[in-house]
Amino acid sequence: MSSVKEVAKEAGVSTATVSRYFNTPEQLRDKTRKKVTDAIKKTGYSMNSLARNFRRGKTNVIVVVIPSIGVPHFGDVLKGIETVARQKGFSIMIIDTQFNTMPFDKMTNTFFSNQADGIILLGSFSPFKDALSRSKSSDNHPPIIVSCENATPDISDFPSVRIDNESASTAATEHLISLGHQRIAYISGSLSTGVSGEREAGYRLAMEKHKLKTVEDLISDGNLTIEDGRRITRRLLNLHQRPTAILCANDEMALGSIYEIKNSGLRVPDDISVIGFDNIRYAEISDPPLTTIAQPGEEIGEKTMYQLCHIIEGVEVNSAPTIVPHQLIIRSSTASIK
Amino acid sequence: MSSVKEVAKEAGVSTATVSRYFNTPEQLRDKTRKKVTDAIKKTGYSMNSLARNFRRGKTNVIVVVIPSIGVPHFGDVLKGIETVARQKGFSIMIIDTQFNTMPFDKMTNTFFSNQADGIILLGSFSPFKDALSRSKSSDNHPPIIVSCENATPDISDFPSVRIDNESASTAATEHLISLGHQRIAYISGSLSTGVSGEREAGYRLAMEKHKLKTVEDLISDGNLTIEDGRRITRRLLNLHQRPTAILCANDEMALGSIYEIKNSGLRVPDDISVIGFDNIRYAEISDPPLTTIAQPGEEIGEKTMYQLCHIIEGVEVNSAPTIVPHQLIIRSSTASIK
DNA sequence: ATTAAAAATGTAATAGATTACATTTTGGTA
DNA sequence: TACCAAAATGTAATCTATTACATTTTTAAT
Repeated sequence: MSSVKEVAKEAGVSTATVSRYFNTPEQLRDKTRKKVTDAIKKTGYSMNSLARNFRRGKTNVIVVVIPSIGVPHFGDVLKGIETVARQKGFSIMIIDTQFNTMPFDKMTNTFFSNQADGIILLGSFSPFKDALSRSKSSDNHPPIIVSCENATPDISDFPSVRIDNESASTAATEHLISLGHQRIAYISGSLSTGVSGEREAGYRLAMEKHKLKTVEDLISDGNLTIEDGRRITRRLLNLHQRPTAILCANDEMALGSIYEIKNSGLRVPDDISVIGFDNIRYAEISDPPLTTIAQPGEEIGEKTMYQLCHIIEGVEVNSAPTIVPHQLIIRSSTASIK
Repeated sequence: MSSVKEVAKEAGVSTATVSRYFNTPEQLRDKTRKKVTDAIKKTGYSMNSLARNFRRGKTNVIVVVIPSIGVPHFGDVLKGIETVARQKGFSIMIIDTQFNTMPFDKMTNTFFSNQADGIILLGSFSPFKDALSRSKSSDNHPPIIVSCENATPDISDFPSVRIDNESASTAATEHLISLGHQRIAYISGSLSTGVSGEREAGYRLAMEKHKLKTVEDLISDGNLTIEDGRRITRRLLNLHQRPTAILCANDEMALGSIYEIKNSGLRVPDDISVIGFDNIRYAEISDPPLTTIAQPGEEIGEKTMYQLCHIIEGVEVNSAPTIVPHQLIIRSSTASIK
């Protein structure tokens, strides 16, 4: 395993020159550059990034913490993050908490030991917040940005990119109300406390505004999976008075919901309307195509990464969250009550 | 930013002792251990992993290269990889090539510069193979394992975990043939050359075996996305003699296919049967539920990571690919020809 | 040709944890 | 108490690329 030293010897230059070859090649004379190029080829040298990172005190790695890699919406956000990261010369390291079920010790350790130049949290992670609050200063951890998730008070100091979850949820609920629905169920995604809280607030707000009773029996805690959408829907269908519409905190639960409704012999939207959140790519081709609130996932990812870069570069970033627009996409899973 | 040196001074011990505190704590006397613990708390020390990695010559990072993070099947594999990686103390760094559309320079660089202790390729990546073949010896890159993908000749030296794609595809085709289908279309996933090749071979093998003509018009190149499944299906439906069954190289294309068939006024499976590959979680709840070949994604991930660990630890691993079982899951998107 | 300024290159210190080897301490036994 | 082996701890070299600072070379103007 050859080092700069050997390359330098082979090329007849100093190690500093070899280093400059990689970092500020324009400083070298053509002739010198050629000598180094040849020496590298001859020795088969390849840089030891560990040494470089150590010496420079940075890794060019951004850690993204994500509740689950399998959720299509997060996939979109990641795509946006990656596009910008690549532009800026960062690599992405993804930590999947598998919906908070994984032990956080190692992850926490990562944060406080220079392993990342920046951290993106997609969602809020209680164990992580604990660790953060234990460390008062921000000296011993890299810059952090929390996207998709509204900042709960304890992490409100971090910048954030997201949609306005409350008004998005209000819009979804009002869409159902405008179609004449009154018994509207809500399936939350309890795993992401903040978002879910805001969305539930938006739902309640809309109900109140239109003077509709919110029946607590119609409000359930889901975990954002298809399976949970199905489970909860089965429960709702067995209710004495079943809902005429179901608002789900994400599309996957909505798809599970539709499946169970149809499976029980009822029709969507004729008997029950269903509306989701995120506009994942399966929403358009579901049967019936799913009405949903679209989040601009890639845009969220890009803006998040841009902001993080700014912070890393030391540019002042205002701490107000960046709100990107959501959009109600009306397809065929919602209809007027008969 | 405190270092071992300061902790050592604070604790009244040597830097070696502090280092041992982290690496071989059982070597320290209780009293000493306590002194160090206190000193760490007092100084707010946290280890500089950059220095550690550099000194040790390893990162505890495994790089996983993946065609697209959004593909559910890869999500399953990743989950398996992560489970084992965590057990073994490795972090996962994911590189998403976005279906080979991303520039590979940086990625290639990653491989040859000690940034990873091991590399998992999920699928085969031509630009990467180029880089590999340029470097004769394996001295200057970490161990590599290629999973999901059958090893094309140029990378056949790497260990691999996967299903037997050819016979899986044969099984899928024979399922359709046993239902009386003769005009069977195949939509490939040209992006993963190896897999796609094997699956196409399996399809052709089954057709031949049962003395059925393979019509080249019925064989198309897809890119594994819903969108492409839809595009190609529209073409197939406009054919003079349209197929009575469609075999897709993955479930996402199959779902797109079903959507377009239904959209054109035909019924699945009454008019056209559709069968997919992977058994992603949306397959079960599609309408109709999708017949498909299940791959044990998590198992593939786990076995891959175990093997990689063995190689990293220097244990001899036999180079024959590890074949895991596939399973034909018959749901309702396939039926006898009328 | 001379010289000052600019450009190119060289020298050597440096980052912080680890570890081979050296030294000291401990615990148990004669 | 003295002594030995084993356990604990200390000393200092080491890993490799970068970079501040020093020195040499080149360029261009007189």
